[in-house]
Amino acid sequence: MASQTKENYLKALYFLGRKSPDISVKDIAEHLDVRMPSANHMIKKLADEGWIRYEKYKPIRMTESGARKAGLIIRKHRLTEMYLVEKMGLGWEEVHDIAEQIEHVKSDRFFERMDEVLGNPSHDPHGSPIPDKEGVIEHDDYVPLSEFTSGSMVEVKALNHATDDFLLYLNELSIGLGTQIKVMGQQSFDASMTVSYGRKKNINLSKKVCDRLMVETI
Amino acid sequence: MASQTKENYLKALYFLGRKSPDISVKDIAEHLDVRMPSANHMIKKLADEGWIRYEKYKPIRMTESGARKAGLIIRKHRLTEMYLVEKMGLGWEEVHDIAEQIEHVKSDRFFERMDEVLGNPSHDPHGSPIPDKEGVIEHDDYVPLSEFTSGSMVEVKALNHATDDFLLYLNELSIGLGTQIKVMGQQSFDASMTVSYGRKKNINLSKKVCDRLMVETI
DNA sequence: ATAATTTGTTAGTCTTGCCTAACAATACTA
DNA sequence: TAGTATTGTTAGGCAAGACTAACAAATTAT
Repeated sequence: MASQTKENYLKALYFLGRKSPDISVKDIAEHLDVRMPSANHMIKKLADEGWIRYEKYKPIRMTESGARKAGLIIRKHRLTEMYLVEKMGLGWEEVHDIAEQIEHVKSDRFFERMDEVLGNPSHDPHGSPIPDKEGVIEHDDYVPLSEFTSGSMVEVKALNHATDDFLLYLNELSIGLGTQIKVMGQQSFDASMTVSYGRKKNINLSKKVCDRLMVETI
Repeated sequence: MASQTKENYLKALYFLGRKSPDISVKDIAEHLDVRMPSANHMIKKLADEGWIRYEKYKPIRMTESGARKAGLIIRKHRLTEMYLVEKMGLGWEEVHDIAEQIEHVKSDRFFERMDEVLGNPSHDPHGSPIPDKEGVIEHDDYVPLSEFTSGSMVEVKALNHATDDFLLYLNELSIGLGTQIKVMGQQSFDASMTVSYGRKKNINLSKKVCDRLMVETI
């Protein structure tokens, strides 16, 4: 079976392949914080095992089975995150690193129980969809807050690049999934937005933040 | 810090050191299912790191810090087992392998929450004591059922060598922790015992089983 | 006390997964 | 189109942790 290292490569491949299906060795190396020769070497192995298609100097693509395989790992990761938040009372900013470790646990029963205890959740604590038992991901079509204009009423449904520091910042702002936001205005100068939500009025959110808040019109 | 492999060696060392404080390379190798040179090699490293005391051809002993370190790993293992049984509804015969993996998770918060959610349990699902936060184990003085004689009334408090097949057998017998057993008789021929408990009357238990059932007089 | 067996050690090899250095191909830019 | 920069590849090494083969010490048995 796949080692933890290989599982991590598959995840990286999956995420990179989502942006554009053609994946470069450089991006893989960067994503995993290894040097290109290391990535190159591993890629050959993964190709041998049928998870990706690879030819020298050509862009890399995942195979169907590779994508499903990656989906199953991501499923375990997201189920775990959900479990840690919902059942163990951990904060959404502290579960990623733990899930990163637990996702590699070899035990179908364990993740099955998790899924059942949670009532077959469809999304993780950051709003990302949880792949099904076949490893297939149902993609949501939320839109970044930054694309809305004055007067819009939206609800936060997911986060784009949920790093710990971003999540902590959202905690400070009291913004979470489900927060309903009214767009009050936007500054053409720096593309920041003025918004109101809950009992917060006319809060300024930077472009960077608005890009990462994935919302839906109410 | 210690790799998973090293953590497993420390656990093995701890368990072997409990029987008699002098530990042999051979026993370590057997316990971990590796060859002696592998164990020998690792032992030198662990000695370098101060977890054990080692001199060529001399028996090995754990240091104080080694024992505490091992205690902390065992704590994580047993907390996890307890959690899996109590909170996730897994059977006591299926949690060992999972705990074996989760015990290596690097996150104090995670195990802290586990402990809290469980209400600071003192024992795991097989009746083994859970080491405290310093890695110190409080040893119980339960006695094997095999040492009792006709007429004794005892309660099952822990299991000695809780392998999966043994646990499954106990499930069939409907024996668990807390089961109250009356000793009806014993066969000098094969040292098996006749016992009654619950609505089971005059059940015959082999020596092997009676040796592994750790009990306390009621 | 010597021989035989068991246990411990050393030396050298293998696999995984990382690295650097050097070179090759592709892509960008003047 | 040539020249430079970027990306990809090969070769060779290193560390961890396993292995076998061979030898050494300690123990047990004769």
